Amino acid sequence: MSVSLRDVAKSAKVSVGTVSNVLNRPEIVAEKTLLRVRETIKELGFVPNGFARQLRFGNSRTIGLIVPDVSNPFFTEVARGVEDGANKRDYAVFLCNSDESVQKEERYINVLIEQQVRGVLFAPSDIKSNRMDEMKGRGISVTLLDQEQKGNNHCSVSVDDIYGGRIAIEYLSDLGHHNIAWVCGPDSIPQVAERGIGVAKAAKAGNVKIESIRVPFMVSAQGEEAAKAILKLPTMPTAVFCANDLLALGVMRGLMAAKVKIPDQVSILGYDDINFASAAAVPLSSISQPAYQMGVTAADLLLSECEDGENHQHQQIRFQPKLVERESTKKR
Amino acid sequence: MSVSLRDVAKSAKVSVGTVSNVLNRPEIVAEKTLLRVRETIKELGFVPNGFARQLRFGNSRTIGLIVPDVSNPFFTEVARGVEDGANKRDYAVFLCNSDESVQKEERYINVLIEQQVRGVLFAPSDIKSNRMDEMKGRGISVTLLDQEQKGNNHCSVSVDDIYGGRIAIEYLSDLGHHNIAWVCGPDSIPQVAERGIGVAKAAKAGNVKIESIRVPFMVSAQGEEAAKAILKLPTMPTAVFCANDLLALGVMRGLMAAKVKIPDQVSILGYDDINFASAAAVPLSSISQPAYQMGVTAADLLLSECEDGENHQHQQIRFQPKLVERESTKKR
DNA sequence: CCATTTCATTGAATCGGTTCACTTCCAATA
DNA sequence: TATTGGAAGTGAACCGATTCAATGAAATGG
Repeated sequence: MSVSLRDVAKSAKVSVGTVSNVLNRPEIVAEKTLLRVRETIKELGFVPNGFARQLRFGNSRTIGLIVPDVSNPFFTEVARGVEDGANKRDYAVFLCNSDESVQKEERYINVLIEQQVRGVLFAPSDIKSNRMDEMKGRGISVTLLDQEQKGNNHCSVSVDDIYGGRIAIEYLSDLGHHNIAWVCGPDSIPQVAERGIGVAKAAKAGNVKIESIRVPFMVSAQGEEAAKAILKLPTMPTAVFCANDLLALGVMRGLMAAKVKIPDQVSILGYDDINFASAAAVPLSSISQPAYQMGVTAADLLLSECEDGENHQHQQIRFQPKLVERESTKKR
Repeated sequence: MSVSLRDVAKSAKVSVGTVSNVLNRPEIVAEKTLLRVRETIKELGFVPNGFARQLRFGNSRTIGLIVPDVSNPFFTEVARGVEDGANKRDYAVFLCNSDESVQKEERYINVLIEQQVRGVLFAPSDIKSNRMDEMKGRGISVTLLDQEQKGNNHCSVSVDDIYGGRIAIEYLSDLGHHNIAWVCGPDSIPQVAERGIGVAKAAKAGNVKIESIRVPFMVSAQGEEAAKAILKLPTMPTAVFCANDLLALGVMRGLMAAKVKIPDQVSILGYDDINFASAAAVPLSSISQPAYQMGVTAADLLLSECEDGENHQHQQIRFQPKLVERESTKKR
């Protein structure tokens, strides 16, 4: 069926070793032979079989990327970064969507082990350090994404979520808001918990009253529910800070439906700065995370670990989020 | 480094053939042996090396998915469908983002050939049927996504874009709009061209005046530019139909910034029905495509082609788009 | 008690690219 | 002329799972 290196060798009247050398160390092959073999390769349409090569080497030029939700634009952006970073070094990326299900996560880890990926970029929905150590044991490097590793077993790329929560409240407080609603998901999501800590800290320091509104999922429909809850509060907050942009967009819609003017009556601040934040009818102010760059950095980190081998030093890279001011927030 | 089948065989005091049988045809192995070998496998933490298996078989249990833009929610949704469809049959998906660049597309095709994927789902930014035939020749099945194949060389899953354009204009016309702006990208994008044909047909039939506004990219920033152009038109249209939702959201924002009331003064209709359409401040009416189901269907089609082999009949599956009415469109 | 069938297991050959110890061959030097 | 050195090329062995013809052992039948 498919053309093998041996076929090329026969057709070009050289040995298999020579053909292999043409592919991998052309400098040691005589020019005349080189040209002839290359000609034959083109003629027969030969593409080396990746498996055979990888079987010999024991590893591939692919990495895995496991994200909890591909339909979240934040992770899409991260994925693009990872892809570009990996492509630069001539690696291909297996993108796996765990859908926040530990089961799917496990399955994908198995697939990745079977495919003998060189390394895995892992944004876990739940920390499963046993699997991570297992991969480690099999010679697959693992880098944590969007979550910091406390020990020093892995590299990680994350964002300072406590700081993010803090600057959000400080910013709103500086605008004159002292009665703020904090709309977020369950504390089991590490990012939510940390942002919450930052919120609480800043509130205490700045004499701001925080009203927490917790919803089960961080999607826009839940944001609308949150808006209803906000409207029922005894004293209406003058600003709403949401744990992600999807929630924020939902809240915005819910409040606007109730004829609340954004930002005149209520300011809204989101988190993630997804592309759609600026496309909303009232462009959403948001805490921005360098998603694309996180992806690139993570890929770089992972691949240098793969290539350095033994003498690799694990690194914990932590980005600072920053405020992007648009039209949904306003001085009081 | 890693545990091989031979290690297991030695440790369990059986031959390599028996271990292989335990994995692949456990029914022909004596129960006692079965248990002992399984025990050993668990003990040593043995996971079969996928390459070696695939080298032997000549193909893998993976498929490739090439999309022009992962950050477009439409394709993300398609990808989720593909993933679920493939997982059901125990295949893994290589997600490749061509970024609308033919070059990147080519590169990924090479990677996929090297990885000996079983099949490829291809949403081309440009028809490259030579590569498609090449893959075919190497025993890799190809299914076209979001684009119909005229010949009968491949399966395809697409949506009737002409019909989509037609029902959009018919709907707006029924609402009493007879002066409509059509905001779209370049005609080199097949989807744009076809939707445009539907628009023109329906306009002619319904005595509707269409003002075409063409932008180079189908993103929301370009939608805002389009809004400016709309405001400068000699007679203001009462409705705007956009070739995708990103454009529509941009137009919405641009018009609202100019104090145009949506939908009271101008109705806006999008295309794709991405998740964010309903999350916009004025929830966007849109022509909906069954993105997720397209993905599932495409994966099914591709994998049955892979598994049926010779006696496979190519199929052209074409979905019908449908209108989703929200608040951005209103009777005149 | 031997012949025949059934069942379990074996191990060498295979897939295709890479490697490396080895052979050829030719030119340069003594 | 004999010797050496280096460049170019060779091909068997290897990676690890699978397969299948062959073998061995036990069970059944006459």
